[in-house]
Amino acid sequence: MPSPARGPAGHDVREQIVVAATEYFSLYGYEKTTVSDLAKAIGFSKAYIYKFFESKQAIGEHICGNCLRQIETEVRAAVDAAGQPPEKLRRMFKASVEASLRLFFQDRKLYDIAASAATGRWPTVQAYELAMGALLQDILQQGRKTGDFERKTPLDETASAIYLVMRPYINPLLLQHSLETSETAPAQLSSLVLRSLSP
Amino acid sequence: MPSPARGPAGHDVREQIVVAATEYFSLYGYEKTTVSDLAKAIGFSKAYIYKFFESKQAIGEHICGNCLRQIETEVRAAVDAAGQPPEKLRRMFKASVEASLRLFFQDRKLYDIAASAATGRWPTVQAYELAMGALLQDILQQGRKTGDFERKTPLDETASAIYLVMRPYINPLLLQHSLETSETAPAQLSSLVLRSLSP
DNA sequence: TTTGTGACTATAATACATTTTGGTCACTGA
DNA sequence: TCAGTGACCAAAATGTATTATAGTCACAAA
Repeated sequence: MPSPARGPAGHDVREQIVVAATEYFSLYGYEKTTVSDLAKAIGFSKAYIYKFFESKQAIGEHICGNCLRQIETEVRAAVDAAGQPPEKLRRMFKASVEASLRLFFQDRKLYDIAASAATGRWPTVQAYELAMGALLQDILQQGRKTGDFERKTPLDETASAIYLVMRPYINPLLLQHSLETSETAPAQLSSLVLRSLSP
Repeated sequence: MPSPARGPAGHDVREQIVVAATEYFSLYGYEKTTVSDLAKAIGFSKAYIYKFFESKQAIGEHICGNCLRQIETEVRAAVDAAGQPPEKLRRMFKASVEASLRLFFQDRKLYDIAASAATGRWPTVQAYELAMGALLQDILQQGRKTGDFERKTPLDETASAIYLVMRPYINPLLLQHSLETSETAPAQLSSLVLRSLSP
């Protein structure tokens, strides 16, 4: 699940790098921390870092992936906690916006990595978007089974259209342009989407 | 509707400035053209420009406003050409995306002005967004009258929710992040919105 | 008065020399 | 063989001196 293990195994150096990077990136930002900083922090030489990650960006992608996976977990939890599919959909929207917003305001430095990851189309963000899309499709399928949602429109089409609606709030890069409406949008849009799903 | 006339009237110097600026901005971009360039182009001194516009940005806003108003006109025409409200809504979405996309690909330099206008929240963009919002509300109201659209949900709420759906494709700043989906999104989202509006 | 300007300033853009930094590799000690 | 590194390079970042530009104003010609 973590990126393909690389470099000397045995020791937990790779893990140490990730820990140090998380701290430094979150504290000083991605640009401001140098690979040498990370090396010094864990007491190895800079060159050794490259036995574990093929580039600085790879480190960034990794911890960015952690962030996004954490958000994903939170969202999944919120969805699972809800009973009916309509409520699940509401929660999914609300939870993902809240989680991204929290990252944005409380861990701005890390957020910036996610944002630039989205600009650069790092695989991590694609994976995140894919995962959210799959989650959405699950909810829709459940809703169709329970009879909460209409069944005429092809599932794929519904799912991708709804995803397009959510994307500006789910994608880290886009969220920053929707901050003003991020308070009310999830509720409003959820209602709209649910109306469109009514049988 | 043009910005409050300023400076010596009578002659059409103001108009000349606008014409020159449109050409230069479109050709070399906003940053690369200097106020002196514009002055030279119309055969006056740089200082004289400032009798008509209070800043370079004001000139930018003006011609950006022209662009957006032109898009708005196109969209209105497309909407008027359609018969039923549902078709009007489809056309509105389609036309505005097409117009913005054309600006983006065929007049990139001018597009960039609109994009930075959106970042800087120039009044021009706000006006454009307001106009599109009003147009949308018109369509909804018509649709309610004809019985094409449901009437339970408050009009304001429906309008603002739908606007949130369209915004990523209508707002110049956001459009560039949705280029990949800009081909299919209008149709998909229109369908979703129309489903949500069904009585 | 009205139309128009050259000369001036503070700030932003540019250009360039200098230093940092990401990344590689031959090499060492165990 | 394998964990680990110093020395090295090209490219990017940074500091700095210089120029260009947005914007102002007192003033001139009509």
